[in-house]
Amino acid sequence: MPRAGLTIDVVVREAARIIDDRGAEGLSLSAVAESLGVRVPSLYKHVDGMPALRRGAMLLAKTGLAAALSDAAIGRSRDQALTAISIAYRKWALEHPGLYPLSVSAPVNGDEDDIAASSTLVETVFRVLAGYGLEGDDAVDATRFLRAALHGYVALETSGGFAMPVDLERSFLRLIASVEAALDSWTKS
Amino acid sequence: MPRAGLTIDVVVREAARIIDDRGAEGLSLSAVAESLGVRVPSLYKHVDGMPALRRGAMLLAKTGLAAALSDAAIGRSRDQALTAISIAYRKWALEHPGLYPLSVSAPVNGDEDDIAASSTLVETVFRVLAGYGLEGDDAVDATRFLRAALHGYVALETSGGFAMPVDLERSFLRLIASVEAALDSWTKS
DNA sequence: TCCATGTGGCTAATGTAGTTAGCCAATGGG
DNA sequence: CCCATTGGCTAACTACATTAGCCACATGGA
Repeated sequence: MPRAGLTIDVVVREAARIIDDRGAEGLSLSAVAESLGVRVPSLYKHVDGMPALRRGAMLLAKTGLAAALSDAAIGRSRDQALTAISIAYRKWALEHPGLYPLSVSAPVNGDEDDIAASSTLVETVFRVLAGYGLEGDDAVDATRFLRAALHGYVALETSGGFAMPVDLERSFLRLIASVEAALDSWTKS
Repeated sequence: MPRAGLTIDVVVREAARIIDDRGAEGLSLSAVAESLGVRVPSLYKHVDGMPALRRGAMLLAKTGLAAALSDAAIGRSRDQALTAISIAYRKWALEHPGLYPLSVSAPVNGDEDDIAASSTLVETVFRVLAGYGLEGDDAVDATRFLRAALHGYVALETSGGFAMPVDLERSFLRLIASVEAALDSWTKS
């Protein structure tokens, strides 16, 4: 039996690919094993079963989305930064329709990697809002508003929740504009 | 063997209860059968397996949420109506943390009941926005904005995505206020 | 060069969940 | 009262995750 050259990275990345292809429900050890040309039990030499596979994919989702956002924010501030990260957020989600939902799962208590990845993600959004001069509870409220708008839109869009035949791009740009207007006058509301 | 007096309604309602108790992952035929004091295969006399069970719960979610919203909108218009349905939306979702996610699933092509339930839900939101004098594409964009904000907020809240120890009630009221402000000046944006 | 060792594949077996077939008792309309 | 329908059941099969334990491959030191 020649070696297949698997590593934990290869296995988890294949799992992520399958999730994006067939959705989170479509992930199974059989599917991963078949894709990698290997028998199911062999996977256990690299990952600790199904839960670990899901956790790995979830971490890929959080770090991948966070990287896309911070990349988009480079060299911009206020409305420019907000527009850039919003568009990057939606773009990443559309490119990773299966992985995306994992990126919003609450960090698991005690899982340091998960907590770190989740923090990085929220911090990126939080920092952009710092440019609006928001502090303390105002900043928290605003971050929640922005995250809600972005997550709600892409969650509905990727799950097929927007049925009307009206341009999805345009609706999203108007959403961004509305959020920006709200943030510009945030402390007054 | 005495009869247990099951009907499709009893079975589906039990499934919905389990989903709210243990989450969508916690739903199994075994769990439903045990709760109802019956063996697993007996359920097949009333429901066509697991997919039908999920579908039934999904329909309960869509109709239940829609009923809560239209009830809240009675006798109100514009900002009053919007505040009322927003609060009712969040309230229903918090009371049904397991069922709620099913309410945003895209209607299945060809499933008339599903399409009807989904339409009713969106229509309720859409009608409130009619009070703002929005028509055509403007109304679609605005509906998407409102649905995104509401869904995003409660999805993040119910999944534990808001970690900061800041009042969740207040953040939501500010979100509503921001959405209202945006809708008041929608056609200008 | 060779073999000692650890590692990465494998088969076999077990447990759980969904599903189907087919049996038999309870129910209710003539 | 009888019998057809219905709603429960057991048994058996599938698919999947998991564990135990085997053996070949690859590598590094003698």
